[in-house]
Amino acid sequence: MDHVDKILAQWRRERPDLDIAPMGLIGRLKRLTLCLTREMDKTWAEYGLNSASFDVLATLRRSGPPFALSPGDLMATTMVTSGTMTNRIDQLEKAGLVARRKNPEDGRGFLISLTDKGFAVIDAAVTAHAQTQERLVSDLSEKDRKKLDALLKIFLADFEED
Amino acid sequence: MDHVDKILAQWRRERPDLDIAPMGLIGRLKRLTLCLTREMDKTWAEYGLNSASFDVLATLRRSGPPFALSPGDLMATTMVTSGTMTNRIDQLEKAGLVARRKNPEDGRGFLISLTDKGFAVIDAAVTAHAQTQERLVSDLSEKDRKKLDALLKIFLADFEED
DNA sequence: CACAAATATCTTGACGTCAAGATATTTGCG
DNA sequence: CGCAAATATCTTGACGTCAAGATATTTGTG
Repeated sequence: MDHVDKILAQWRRERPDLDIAPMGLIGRLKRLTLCLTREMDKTWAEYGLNSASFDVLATLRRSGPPFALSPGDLMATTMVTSGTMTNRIDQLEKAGLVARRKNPEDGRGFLISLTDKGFAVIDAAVTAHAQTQERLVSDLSEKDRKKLDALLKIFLADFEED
Repeated sequence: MDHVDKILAQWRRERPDLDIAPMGLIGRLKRLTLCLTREMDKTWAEYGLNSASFDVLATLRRSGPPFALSPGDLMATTMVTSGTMTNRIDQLEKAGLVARRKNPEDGRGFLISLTDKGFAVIDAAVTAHAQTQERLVSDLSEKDRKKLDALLKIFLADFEED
């Protein structure tokens, strides 16, 4: 009888006409994600980052040399709007973690690249982040992790069709 | 090879020293939740609501008669801070969906109750919401839904210890 | 009964996000 | 070649959230 179960019991009593099984599943997904995100936030904060800035720096870092992508590439990967990405890049540029220069091959666009400082920060932060994530899943058995991951992959596939 | 797999492959190439299995699991959780939330937002918008206002109205509705709770109760259920809850209640009060009155039994506190209009709105919205949720999980087999829900419940339990 | 500590809620200021629209550049078609 | 449509990004304004601190009331202790 966890928190979500209590919510479902209330709905069953008040609105027995509703099919609330999907609500339980989605409710747990949402609540779990919130708990995990808040824990990961703490690690990012240790490096002066947050979810948004980590997201951008990590995307640049894992893209490999020359550690540079267009705002459009970053938007597609991170699922945010153009205004959001502009703001994220502005903040990171101010902090000296990325550099923004015109794309020599397309006058409409820009290239965002990691600075040396940005590279150092994200490399340290992602190391700590991976440790935090390992801790967050540590109560789950290896078998359960794999089953859960497989099911999430199936579920997510429904939303990633192009 | 979904979106998350591509991210993991990049990390493996750039940072083979990291154990990134947990990142895959958590990444899929986060991404899936974002997709689901954005779809549910559309249903809420049809009733002039959003995630925040639906959350409060639904909590009051399923609590049963007299459909009234304190801000503190609402905060505990919805996992937001006091400032956030004050703002949510302000908006709902302006819209005429809830009423805020002093708690006759505790001068420090208030009681937030559904108005008739608020009751009508949330009852219609939650019906549509349940249908949307059913649609969102409809591509998943009944068996997979149950397995996924069970695993999420185990996982979530790690974070709900008091 | 007085007063410190706990409690319940609100206020303030900063930040991240989005939708809609603006601007600049490139592409494709006649 | 010239111009409309498509593209890439930025700007603006509004909103939801949080952390930290303020205010008011109640509780517990001596």
